[in-house]
Amino acid sequence: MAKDTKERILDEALRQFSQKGYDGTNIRELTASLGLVKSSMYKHYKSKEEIWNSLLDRMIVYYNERFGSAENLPPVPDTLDELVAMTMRMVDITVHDERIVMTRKLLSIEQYRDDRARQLATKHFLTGLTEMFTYIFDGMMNKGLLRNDDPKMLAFAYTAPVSSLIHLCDREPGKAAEAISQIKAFSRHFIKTYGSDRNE
Amino acid sequence: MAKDTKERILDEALRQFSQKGYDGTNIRELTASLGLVKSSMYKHYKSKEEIWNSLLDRMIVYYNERFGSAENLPPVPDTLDELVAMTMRMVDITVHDERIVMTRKLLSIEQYRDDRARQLATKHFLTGLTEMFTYIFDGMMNKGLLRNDDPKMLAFAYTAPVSSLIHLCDREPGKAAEAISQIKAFSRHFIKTYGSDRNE
DNA sequence: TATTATAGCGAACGATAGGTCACTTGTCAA
DNA sequence: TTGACAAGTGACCTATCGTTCGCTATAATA
Repeated sequence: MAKDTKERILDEALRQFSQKGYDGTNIRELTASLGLVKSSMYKHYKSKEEIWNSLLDRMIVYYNERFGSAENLPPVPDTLDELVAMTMRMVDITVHDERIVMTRKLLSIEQYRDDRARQLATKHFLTGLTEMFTYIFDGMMNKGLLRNDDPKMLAFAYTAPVSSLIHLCDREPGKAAEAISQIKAFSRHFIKTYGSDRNE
Repeated sequence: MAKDTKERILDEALRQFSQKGYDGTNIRELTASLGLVKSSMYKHYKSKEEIWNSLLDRMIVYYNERFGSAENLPPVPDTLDELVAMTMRMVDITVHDERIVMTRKLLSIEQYRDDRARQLATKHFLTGLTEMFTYIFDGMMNKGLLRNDDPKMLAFAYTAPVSSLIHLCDREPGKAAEAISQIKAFSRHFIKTYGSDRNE
């Protein structure tokens, strides 16, 4: 039971931190959302800051489990259309998985206050995706699906616009549907531009 | 003199809000940085929240003065190299102008807490740049510099990666030089990809 | 010169924050 | 059955927050 509450505190902290920021969140409200009084929290964490650090620890573990190992890399698509489809599957997950959305919001909010948040933000928002698609595009070039080019540059040119629209979804959920269809349009435009000639 | 202090309070508020967020900033420190005691602030603003709102007001005015009117649009480049050069000039300004940097940081931090900050964030980070380069690319297509394509799509494909590297500069100033050279590499890659054939 | 508004000051206010502590309850092992 | 420990409670502490108020000094106005 103890561990359960400890995890639930982290879950609720992620929720409230991602809405109101670390400074804007107070322990009384946080614990009240879990049906506890604030002093109970100190049975599990010795301070508010320890919640924050544990939350970052968990985020790092979660990220590494999900994207850290080479085995978790997605399969290299066999067609250009499959690249679009795979992209849209990934976007759907990342935009609708509440925990992932809250994580992005939290990193946006706290990236200038906490050094580990800063590093995680760069990984989540930029380098992580670029590395993944560098691998994918390299594979697709070897398969003759994409014209020969710098796979890293292409990965960056592909993921950065997608990422910026994902941020838009986070910021303005009402525009999510439109943003997602923009991502699809962009992805199709991308394969039209960079797709190998023999596939046209 | 009154108006001077009133402006200086906004300047310092921008500085501290952009580092520590609205909730993380307290009036005592803010006014102390100006050589005042906290109670003096209330001669100029009736509350902390009024500082926040006035700051947003000023940001909106500033943005509209700078990017709002069609007259302020940059001239359409006459060569592809000139597009790269113009981009780098704009990047240099936006990355090194302290006020602009602080404004971006502030919007990143507060975009999920305040509705006007949310709207401004979308404008600053996405739609503003896209609109500007839609105009530029449309002009360049008419001049035969860029191959015929959807100028809006190209503008998005161009500005989003640049924008993501500008965010990187904000987040990790130590990597700014590298990020800026990446922008240049990306810009060159872009004109190689989309430049009209007759210019190669 | 007399008056008045302005800008700054220092003391104090109530509210709320994070955190501590003695105490109770329930569970499980010895 | 008993003892120990984990988990939760409520009262309380101190610090700090935003804010108010009465006072003073200055400078412009009448």
